[in-house]
Amino acid sequence: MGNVTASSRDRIFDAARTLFERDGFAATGVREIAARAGVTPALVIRYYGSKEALLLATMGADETITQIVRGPLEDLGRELVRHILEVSAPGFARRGVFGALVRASDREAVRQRLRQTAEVTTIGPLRERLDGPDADLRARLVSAALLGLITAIEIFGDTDLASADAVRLTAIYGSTIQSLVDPACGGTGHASGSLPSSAPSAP
Amino acid sequence: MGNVTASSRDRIFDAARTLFERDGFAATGVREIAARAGVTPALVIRYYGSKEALLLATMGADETITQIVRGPLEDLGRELVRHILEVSAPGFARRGVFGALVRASDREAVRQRLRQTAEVTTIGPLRERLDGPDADLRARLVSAALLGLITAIEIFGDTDLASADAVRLTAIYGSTIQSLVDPACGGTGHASGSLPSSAPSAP
DNA sequence: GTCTATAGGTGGATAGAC
DNA sequence: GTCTATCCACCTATAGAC
Repeated sequence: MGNVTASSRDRIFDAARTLFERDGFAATGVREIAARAGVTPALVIRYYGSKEALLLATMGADETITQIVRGPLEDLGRELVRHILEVSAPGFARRGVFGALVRASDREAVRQRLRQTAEVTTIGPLRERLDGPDADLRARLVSAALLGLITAIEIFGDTDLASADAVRLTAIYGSTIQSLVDPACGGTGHASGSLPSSAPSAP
Repeated sequence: MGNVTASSRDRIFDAARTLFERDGFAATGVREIAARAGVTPALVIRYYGSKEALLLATMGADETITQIVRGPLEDLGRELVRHILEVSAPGFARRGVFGALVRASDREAVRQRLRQTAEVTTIGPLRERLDGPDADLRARLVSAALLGLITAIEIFGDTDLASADAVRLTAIYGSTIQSLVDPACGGTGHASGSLPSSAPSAP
């Protein structure tokens, strides 16, 4: 916060972020990070405590999703999909932030970060904006649907999906997600008639 | 194949599968597997070559999804969601097969397995059954949507999603996925009017 | 503030004997 | 077929010099 000098600490930060995103957490050694930053391995630990803590420090949340969720509701699905495709595109600056965390999800601390990030950046803000029944559940499912797209592209490495026509993909999957955003107001193709009434569930 | 005696090899297999699913790949040591199987660590490697090969050997595909995809199309979305919730339920026998692989997705061989499994068990069979334009893309998106749900529950550990009313969740998300299965035949709530005509895209 | 040197501990994998 | 003993690489952390 407010640091003016770009010192070893920052070079370690940058080196770690780059290598975690490119090679993954397990394959990236503290020695590699140190070498790329031009320091010794000991300094990496001294500044950040551990390799895991360094991972969590470098992998920040994507605030753009929150901004989109706070925007107009009519095109929310398409806007979210469009953004996911944008950040998943090869060459994008923050590409791999999500992938690096998921690939390191063997660690409980990483899973907690993923859970918390989804809750804070997407589910929470979205829940408060949704009308109709099951707002919380639908917000979670919007998050899950986005999660699946980004996982298919960045983790599974589905090149057919990544190289698909972004316009068509956005139109199709955006509409799919939009059906979760819009309250099921009868006869729009939703099987909303079979839904039980919106009785609050959790005591 | 055709082995009658349950020998050390099988005990190693069972021990590895249990521990990988419960504790994850990284947290499970070869020594632990060996101890649980009642053999020495050396034998584990001798039989399966490496810990990674043992993971791939134990983590088989879920053939039930393929059976569902080959079933009736009208309720495909709901049936798929219902099945995902079933296998993700605590206490289910195969719980964690998917999660164990994703949590180990730091390794390229594991990612390849995930990609191939999705292609063979879901995307391929589904693509051939879909009518209308963009069958391949829609099949991939159905797979991605399921992926997101299972990832949210098993990787992120969204307990609110896991403990949600299965009937409501199945109805909502099942309909969402069903909208990808059904060809967009105009006026069912889909913004299909904004879709460009099904012109082949890639030059 | 930064570095050298080092030590402990873990874990996968191998060689060769029984 | 199974075991014993061992190798090697790596992460983590500490102590203390410049």
